[in-house]
Amino acid sequence: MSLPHAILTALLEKPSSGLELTRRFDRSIGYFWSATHQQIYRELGRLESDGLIRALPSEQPARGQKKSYEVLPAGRAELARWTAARQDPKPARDALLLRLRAAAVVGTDGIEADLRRHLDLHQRQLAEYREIEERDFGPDRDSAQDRLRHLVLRAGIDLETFWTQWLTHALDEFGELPGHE
Amino acid sequence: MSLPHAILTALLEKPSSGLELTRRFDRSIGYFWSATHQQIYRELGRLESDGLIRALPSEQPARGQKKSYEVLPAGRAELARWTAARQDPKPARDALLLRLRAAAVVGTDGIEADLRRHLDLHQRQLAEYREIEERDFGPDRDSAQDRLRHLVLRAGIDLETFWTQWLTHALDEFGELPGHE
DNA sequence: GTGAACATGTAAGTGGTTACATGATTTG
DNA sequence: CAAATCATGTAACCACTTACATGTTCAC
Repeated sequence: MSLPHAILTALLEKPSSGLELTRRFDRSIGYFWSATHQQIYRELGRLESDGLIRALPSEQPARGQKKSYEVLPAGRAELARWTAARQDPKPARDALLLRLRAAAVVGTDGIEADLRRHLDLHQRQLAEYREIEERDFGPDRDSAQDRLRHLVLRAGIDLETFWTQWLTHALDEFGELPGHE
Repeated sequence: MSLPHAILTALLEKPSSGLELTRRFDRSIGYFWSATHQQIYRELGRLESDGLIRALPSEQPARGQKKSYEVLPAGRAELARWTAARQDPKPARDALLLRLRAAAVVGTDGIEADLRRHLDLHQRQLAEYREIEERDFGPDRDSAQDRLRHLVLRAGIDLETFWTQWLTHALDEFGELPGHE
């Protein structure tokens, strides 16, 4: 039950239309909570009928016409409630680690190329995060808002750093495995 | 589409009944691919009707009666195919980071306690992984299978290490935030 | 023989994915 | 005016979650 809260957060940062939200879910917010435009439109409809957001006036609500939304007080209250609420971490699901465990049983043929590809993807993501960090967060002390957002970005950077290091180590290990080459 | 492959892997490691699989998905395999017993029974049914596994003979198939399964050659082939196949990483979804981003907008009231709780959970998980490492993987060189499994465990250890460090850093940051105490 | 634990399931609901539909606006 | 792009949706499907149902075995 996090997508509505992701949308509320995005709308509080800046009132937007469905497509604008979709774009922001392709970078920024989407780095840790992805969503497609179909999900977003469905959820915008629910949030509106629940009275948590409303369409900005002076926009005609028609198909093909841009429709922007803003958060109502009830929406902000719900987001604050959810943010403070105790929530258990949801159980892990990582297909790459599962594949490696499977490879221990059925053999490693073919998996190495995909590990290299994943390494490349994580290196690119890491570079992107670092650019954002340089651009948006200087060495000088920022506002409380900025410090929290920097903290989130740091998690992204450290996670991608972990993956690049682990994948590099894994590929090293493959090089030493019997039957290699 | 990874649950069937997680089950095939588990069954290749050791033929098991549904409940035994459920137990193994609560530790071991479940550390990176969780599943409930409802999911497992449904998937066992599918895998059997697809001809990838079969119920071990000499077991009467009745409700309340234990029913063990083993992997058929077609199942092993499918697992090998899936393991080697190119697969894109699925988009990230991390509620805790989302909550922190929301907290940057609606305020940090109440979230700190849950961060401490998460830190504790990750520290416990890290300790558990380290115990497993000490117990199952010695300093001497292991078999190729063991080295792959150790690699997977290492990912778990490093991930939990990341989270404990990041959460510690986050809580430090909270202590310095204006309006704290 | 009753209760606890073992063991296998069914059913309903939710959230996410994929494929498709449709109108409006801009550009050549 | 045709094509591309912008913008908002609908529908079907699939995986996962939560709650419930039912039979078996074992310990007391």
